[in-house]
Amino acid sequence: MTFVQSELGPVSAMRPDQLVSLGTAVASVVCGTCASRDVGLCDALPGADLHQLADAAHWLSIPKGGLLMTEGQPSRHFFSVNHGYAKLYKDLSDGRRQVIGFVTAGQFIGLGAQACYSFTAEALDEVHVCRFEQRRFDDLLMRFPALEQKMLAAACHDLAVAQAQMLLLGRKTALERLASFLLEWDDRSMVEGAAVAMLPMGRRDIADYLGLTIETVSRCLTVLRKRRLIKIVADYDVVIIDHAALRTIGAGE
Amino acid sequence: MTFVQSELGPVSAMRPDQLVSLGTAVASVVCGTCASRDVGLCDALPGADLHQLADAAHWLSIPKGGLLMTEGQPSRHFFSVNHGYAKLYKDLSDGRRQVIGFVTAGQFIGLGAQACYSFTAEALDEVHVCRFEQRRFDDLLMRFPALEQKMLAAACHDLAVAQAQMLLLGRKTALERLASFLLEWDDRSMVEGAAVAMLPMGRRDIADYLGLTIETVSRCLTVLRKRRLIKIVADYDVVIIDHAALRTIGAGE
DNA sequence: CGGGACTTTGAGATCTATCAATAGGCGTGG
DNA sequence: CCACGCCTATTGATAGATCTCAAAGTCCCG
Repeated sequence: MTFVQSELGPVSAMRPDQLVSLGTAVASVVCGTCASRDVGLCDALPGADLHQLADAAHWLSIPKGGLLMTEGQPSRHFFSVNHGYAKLYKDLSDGRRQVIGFVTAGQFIGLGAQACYSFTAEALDEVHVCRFEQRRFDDLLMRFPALEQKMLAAACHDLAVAQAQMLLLGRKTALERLASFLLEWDDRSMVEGAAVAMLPMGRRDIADYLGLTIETVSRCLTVLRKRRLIKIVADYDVVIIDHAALRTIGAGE
Repeated sequence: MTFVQSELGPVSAMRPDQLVSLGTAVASVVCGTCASRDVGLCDALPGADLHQLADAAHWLSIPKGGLLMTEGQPSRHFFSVNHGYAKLYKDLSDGRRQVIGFVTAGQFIGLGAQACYSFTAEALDEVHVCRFEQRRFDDLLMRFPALEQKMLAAACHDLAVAQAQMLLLGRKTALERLASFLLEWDDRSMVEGAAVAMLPMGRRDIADYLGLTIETVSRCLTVLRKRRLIKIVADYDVVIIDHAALRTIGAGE
């Protein structure tokens, strides 16, 4: 495993202690403290083969706002996220933007990329990833069927999620979209043991994800709040009071 | 390979001559005349291994309007389309529908399905498929890495298409959606060597695919026609006169 | 020739976007 | 410590794109 400072981020994005302790680290040292060892790529391989994965990986820290990849650029890397949140989005030339997903620890970015990346990936907070050269990762896929199975499962999951989002974008009302969105993040936060839905993004990103404007997002949150279905603790923290009602709305009934 | 009459279709959906000639066929006979031998599943395996695929496959003919799978039903099968068009869609309880895709020869339906199908698949015309028991197909995936690679590539392709559609549904205007849609089908028809974009679906399905109403679809087609960018030969046949202009509109400029 | 399904066209209603102003939070610098 | 500016979120008023409802036209097929 090699350590590479993000080309995009300031040096301050990586804490000095990390640099020191990891300078000449072997896989066991870094992977041993990696938050996504049990959920990400590494989960697919037995311990004995793990070092082959680690050998091909470059460990990267991307600061908040940094880009992992840019839509239209030649695709050379594949990423496995270990920490933090990233948003994936596509832009139209006049500035309209569609966020196509948010990824976090255990998820992948750039799977099955064509010659060029088809979307941009931007860090919402400090993001840690393992970066692989595409060719080298393809070699690994060839050599380890378990890895390929993991990638297939991940791609199928992402596809199902994308299809659910198509239903949301094509047919749900603004309020229904918001309800669905909050439930999604309530689930995600639940996994992390939180009692509140912690949103790693602001209203602009929510709007771009739901195909709405920030004003409409704000108005719908107000409606849900006034109906006492949610409680807005802070801009980024929402408590869901009535899950059932929210589910009913989100399902479009 | 086993021949199974679709449970959903009338007997008339399968022509008698097919039934006769295929009743006790071996793989070479059926696959030898299969339109998608070079583009679908079979393309992934060398000829020597093809019979293993054929042994696991049930050949099915589904009549127009017949269902291959229903959203919410336990998922037991995986399909490889050999002929015809099918639409995939998700419904909300009040009747709103989102078509999430159209599949034809060489494409797959039901990949990576969870316990239940996450969408319904309906034949737009007479559809021919190879149907596989899920478990048996999983076994094949294990045994043939080339098959798994093919599935991964297919899933990644579908994912990229879905993400492009999310941009369309979330951010494009009705006219932009129509322009994108027509170009998509112009490409598809081009592959088949046609000079016109041949649409295998009516206005209702177009509307449900683009997140619009049939009236809006109709009005936008009229606008494009009056601008002389397209020529509507028949309800299902559209000639694109000005590709460049349509591309400009579809790209959202 | 007639019936039914689908498409097109029109008029008005509705939802969301746009434009505009206010409010709140946060870091910086005086 | 407070004032200021900046950025984001909220709220209000209006505009506009698309939907809804309604009717007429078209095509296919019996």
